[in-house]
Amino acid sequence: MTAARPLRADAQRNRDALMAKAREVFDTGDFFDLRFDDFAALAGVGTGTLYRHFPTREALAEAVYREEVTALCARARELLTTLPAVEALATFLHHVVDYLDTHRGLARTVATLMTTGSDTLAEGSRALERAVTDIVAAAVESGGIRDDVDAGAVMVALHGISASHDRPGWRTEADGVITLVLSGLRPR
Amino acid sequence: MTAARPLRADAQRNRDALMAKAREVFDTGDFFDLRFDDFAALAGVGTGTLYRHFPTREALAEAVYREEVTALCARARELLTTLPAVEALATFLHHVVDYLDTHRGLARTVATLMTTGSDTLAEGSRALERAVTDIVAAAVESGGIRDDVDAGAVMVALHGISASHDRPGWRTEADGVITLVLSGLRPR
DNA sequence: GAAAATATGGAGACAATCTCCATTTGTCAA
DNA sequence: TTGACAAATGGAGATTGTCTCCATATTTTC
Repeated sequence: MTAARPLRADAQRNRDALMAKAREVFDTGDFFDLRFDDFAALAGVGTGTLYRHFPTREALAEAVYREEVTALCARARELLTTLPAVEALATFLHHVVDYLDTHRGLARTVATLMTTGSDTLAEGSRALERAVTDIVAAAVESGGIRDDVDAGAVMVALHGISASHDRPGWRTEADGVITLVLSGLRPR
Repeated sequence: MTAARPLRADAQRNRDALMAKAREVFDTGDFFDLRFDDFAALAGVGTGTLYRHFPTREALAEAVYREEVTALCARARELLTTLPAVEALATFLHHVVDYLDTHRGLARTVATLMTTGSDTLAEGSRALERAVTDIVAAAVESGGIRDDVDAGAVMVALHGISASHDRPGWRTEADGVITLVLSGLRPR
């Protein structure tokens, strides 16, 4: 993929420091409120260094996002090999809700990224979608759910959950949506 | 509500010009990419005038948003008086999808506003929610849908539809979600 | 039609982002 | 080791977008 000759030791150290601090600030939810130059200071590097590693604020957010999505996808694949498809789907959807519940700040970040039309976000979204599509397809195959609704609809529901992370009764409502979707998917 | 002594004639004229131009730019989806000062020029007023009428970019977006939501809510109430509750719910949900379909840019704007934690957006959202809650309550009352899922879940689904406005097969998926929600809501 | 009240617009203050490059740090071959 | 080359650093300052201020213009009122 990227030609990528290995980074020099100090460069790698700085990059790691930036990513680590970014995760930290993400979870507090303040990532997009902070001056970007201040963020550099916070991570203990100069602004020049920050900009060389991540040319924009979004690029940094994307780097963190990408890793998280990769983990989620792996989880989906794992579930599919260990559970019947319909259960795998239910478990995965609840897992995503759990995940967002313990990483509120990241949900906000994703929402912000969405509005920028980021490529990485789109790509990650596609990866996640592939995972969901695979589970849904397996569930349809097994006859456990109806076959006339696209997996995309499930994705849209997940988007909704992620997008409404700041509503007061979020957790309950999110579970409600999952319930609704799962029971809407049952064969007639 | 607002004390509101009537605006001077020229002030009203400028305000209208700003709103009109805002709607126009909204629908192209470029509203948040445009320099705000340039927007003033585009609408044919000085920057000072722009800022006096709308102290922030968001305030202007909100003013447009508020009017749209008011219209949607009115539509909801109207449906409730002319159709059986369950049909009113189905019709309204499809109506919202239609609306977003013909105002793509506005959907993006709403998504952006969401990330700013805007008060007006929250208020509008609550108004919309009240409308949805009323319909859902009426439908539950009539025994047409199950009573163990909160109207909030329906709102989250709507958020999802609005938030995924830029997905390629959006319209189909949006309809899919509505189908899913409506059939998930049927009594067991 | 003159005074008072209200609104205007754009020059410039301010604030955040990003670039540039003289200096430092790491790597590698001899 | 060490010297020489490449890679990376950081922060001063240029650039760019946001917002304020007020001398001037327009509308309203009496």
